[in-house]
Amino acid sequence: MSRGRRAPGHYDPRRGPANVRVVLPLAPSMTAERVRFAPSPTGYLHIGGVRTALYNWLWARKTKGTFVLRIEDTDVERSTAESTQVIFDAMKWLGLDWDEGPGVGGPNGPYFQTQRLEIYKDFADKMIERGTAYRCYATKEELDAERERQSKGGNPYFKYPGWWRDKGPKDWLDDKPYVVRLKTPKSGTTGWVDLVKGRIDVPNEQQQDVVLIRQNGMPLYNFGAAIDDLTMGITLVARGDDHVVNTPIQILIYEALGKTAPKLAHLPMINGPDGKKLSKRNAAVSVAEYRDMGFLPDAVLNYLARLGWSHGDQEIFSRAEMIEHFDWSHCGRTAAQYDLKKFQFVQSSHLRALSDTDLGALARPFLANDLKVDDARYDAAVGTVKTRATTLVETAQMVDFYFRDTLSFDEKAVAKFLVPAAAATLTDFRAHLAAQSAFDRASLEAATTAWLTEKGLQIKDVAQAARVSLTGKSQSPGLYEVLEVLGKDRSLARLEAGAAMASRTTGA
RNA sequence: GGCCCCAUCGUCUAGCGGUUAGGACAUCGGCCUCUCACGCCGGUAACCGGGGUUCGAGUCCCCGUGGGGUCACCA
Repeated sequence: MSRGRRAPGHYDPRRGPANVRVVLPLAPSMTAERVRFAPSPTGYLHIGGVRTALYNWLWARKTKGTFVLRIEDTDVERSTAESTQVIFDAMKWLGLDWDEGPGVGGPNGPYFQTQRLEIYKDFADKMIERGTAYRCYATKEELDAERERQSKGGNPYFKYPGWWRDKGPKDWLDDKPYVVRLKTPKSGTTGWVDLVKGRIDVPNEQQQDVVLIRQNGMPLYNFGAAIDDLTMGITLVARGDDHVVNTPIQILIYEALGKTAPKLAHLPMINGPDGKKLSKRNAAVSVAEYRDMGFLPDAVLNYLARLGWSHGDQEIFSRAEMIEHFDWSHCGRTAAQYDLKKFQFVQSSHLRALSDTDLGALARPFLANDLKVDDARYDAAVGTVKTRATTLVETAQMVDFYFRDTLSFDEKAVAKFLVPAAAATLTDFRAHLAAQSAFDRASLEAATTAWLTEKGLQIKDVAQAARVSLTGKSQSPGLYEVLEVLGKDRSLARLEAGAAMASRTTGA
C-alpha cells in the first residue's frame, strides 16, 4: 500500500485480483480483544519489545480485553531461565500486568511453548491428515548437498525442492526421524489488511515448504506462534515490522487448519540514534538499565508510546490517558529513531508531576548507603530539587547535602566564592539569621531583604558564598528554600564554617 | 538478487485535495532571577526527485532514488 490512505479494516474489492485470498479482519472495534506479548527468553527485555508489549497491553486495557504473556522458548540453545525471570521482572516493574500467562495461569495454558509440544504434534498430524502438511525424511546430508548444488547456480537463497511433498504414509520411513513441512500453495497470493500498514499481498510462490516441527519435536517459530495464537484465542496480533514476512506463512497455517487468522498489526522498527539498528552499541536497550538509571516506568512507557504513535499534539500522557487514546490507526508507518534527549524530557516531565512524598519514596532506594536521612525534612528536601533533577538517581544525589554532618565541598566553588572578602559578610549574614525566630522561606526572604537594605548590599553579594557554605556547591535550590529545609541550627553552623573557610584563605 | 515495507524540520510527529505546512525535543536569542533548574516569549529549520490525475497536490496514481525488513530443523 502506498503512503496515502491506509484502510485498516476496510477491504476495497476493487484493489485486488480476483484470485487473491484475503484474510479479512473485522473492523477495529471496542469489543474485548485478546492480545498477547510473546518474547523469547534469550537475553534482556529490549525496549523495542517493550513497545510491542505496551501497545498490546494498552489495547487489552482499552477494550477491556485480555493480555496474554507467552514465553517462546523453543530455541533451547539460547533460552534460559534467567532471561525468563528478567522478562517477568521488567514487565512487573513497568506495570504491564498480564491476565493470562506464567504465574497467573489461565484457561489456555501452559504458557511456555516447550510445555505445549503435544499440542503442536496434534495440530501437525491434523494437517498431515488434511493433506496440508507432510512428513519430510530428508537428512541433513541430503539437504546440505542440495544447498550446495543450488548455491553453485549463483543463488545463495536455498529453496527446499519438495522431495517429500507429494508422498504419503506408504512412503514413510517409520524408524527414521522426520520434520513436518507445510504444503505451501504454489500459486496465488496471500494477503491481509494490516491495522497499521494497510493492505499487504504476497505471492505464494515466494514461500517455500517451511519446516513446522523439527526432528526433535520442537515447533519452529511460525508454527508455534500460529498454533498458540489459534488455541489461545488471540483475536489481534501486534508485533514488530520484521514479522510481516512471516505473516503469510502463519495465515497459510491457519487456513490449512480451516481457520481464520486474527487481526494483524505490524509496528515499524525503532532505530538507534545513528539511524542504524537499535542495539547496545548505540543506546541503552535493556529495560533494567532505565530502572537502574532512575527512570520512571510511566516515563519509559510514555516515551515508547509516542515513538510510533501520536494523539494530536499531546506529548505527555498518564497511563490512563494512553489507554484512553491509544489507537492502531494513529500508529505511524515509518521507522522511528531513538532519541535520549526527548526521552529525558519525557522522564523529567513525569518526575516533576510527582508529589514530593511520592518522589521521595521512589528516590529512597537510590540514596547513598551511608546517608542518614532525617525523615522529618526529607520530603521538603526532595521538593526543592524536583525541577532540577531528571532521574531518581539525580534526585537522590541532589538531596544528599541536606543530611550530611560534614559537607563535601566542590573545590572550584570554594576557590571562587569562599574568598576572604566574603568572610565578614557571611558572618554578618549568619548573625542576622541567628536573630530570626521564623525560619520559613518567606520570612527568611523578607528578613534578608531588610538586612540587605540596611547594609546597602545586594543579594548577589552574599548568595553564592552562602550557597557554597550551605550546600558545598555553586549550584543548588534557592537560598531560602535551602535554609528552611536545613533548619536554623544547621544553617547557622554551616554559615559559620563557611565564613571560617573564607577567612582561612586569607592566611596565604 | 526475489519478495515485502517505508519516505514532512537534525529527531518524534500533526496533516486524511484548498493550511502563512501545526506541535514537541534539540538548537539559537530574550524574559524571569541569589546559582542551577522550572516557567514564559521569540527565531532558525521539513513535504526525496520526476512524471501524471485535478481548477487545485505534502495529501491520489505511476516511475525513479534512497532507507529498512526477510529469504534456517533462530525467534
